[in-house]
Amino acid sequence: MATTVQRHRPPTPGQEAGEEPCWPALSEAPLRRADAETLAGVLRAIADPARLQLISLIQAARGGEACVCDLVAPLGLSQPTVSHHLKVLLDAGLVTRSRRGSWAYYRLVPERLAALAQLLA
Amino acid sequence: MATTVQRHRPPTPGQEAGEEPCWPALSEAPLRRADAETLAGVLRAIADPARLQLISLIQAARGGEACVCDLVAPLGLSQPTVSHHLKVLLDAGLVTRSRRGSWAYYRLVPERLAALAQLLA
DNA sequence: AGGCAGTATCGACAGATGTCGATGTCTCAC
DNA sequence: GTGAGACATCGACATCTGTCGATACTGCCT
Repeated sequence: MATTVQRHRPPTPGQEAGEEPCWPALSEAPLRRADAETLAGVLRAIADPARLQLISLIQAARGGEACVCDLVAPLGLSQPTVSHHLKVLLDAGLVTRSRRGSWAYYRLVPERLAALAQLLA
Repeated sequence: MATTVQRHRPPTPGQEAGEEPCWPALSEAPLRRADAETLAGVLRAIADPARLQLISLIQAARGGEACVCDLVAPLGLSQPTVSHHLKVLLDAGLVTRSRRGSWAYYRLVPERLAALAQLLA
């Protein structure tokens, strides 16, 4: 018999089955740890001021693409650092790289950004 | 007279004024450093597996709110750590806290998430 | 009043991350 | 071929971040 008070549970009027969430995602209710890790990985790629500026600069660039030499000055960071950030975005699948001559042109992958937005919506 | 070759500029067919970007945001074209910092701050708050799971758990909870004692077990982290993550989300304005009795109930701020989604779209 | 349960804060520590200068690689112009 | 420019990689370093145990704080119940 539960004569003891059991304050370990807050006054929860009912613990039925889970209802449908009111908004579609963040990957449906419980979100397994592995999925959270994956998602966090992509989010971490854009959770940096320099990389956000890079995305913005690439998006605004003529033809939707930009080479490293166009990005170094506006960011005010060294060329190796800019290359590093671009690699992070590349590994996250948020940009693509295409080499033409000596130059490396980076281009956004809008579907990837859109997928992230979808997921938060 | 540009008789020297100037390989410092890639073969860019024209450098007119900036056109309108094809998709609304990431804060409009150039994105100032300060704005990037602010935005990155909020993104960093959700760019963590534990915090993503917290958001998911709170969203799925009965009544759209959950207290710490309901979140510790599912996350498999210590109570102080969970409190820490909740504070990060709180400081980022992504959740609200309301104390009732001994318990602290956390609730999402959907507008904040929606704003982020909007920004990436 | 006293004890206890739920949370928050503190201090410490390991690991991840952003940054740079130096250096390597590749391509183009001469 | 030689030199120079564009980019990537490497190694080092300072800083940030996630995690924990210990502890302090705050309301409830008896």
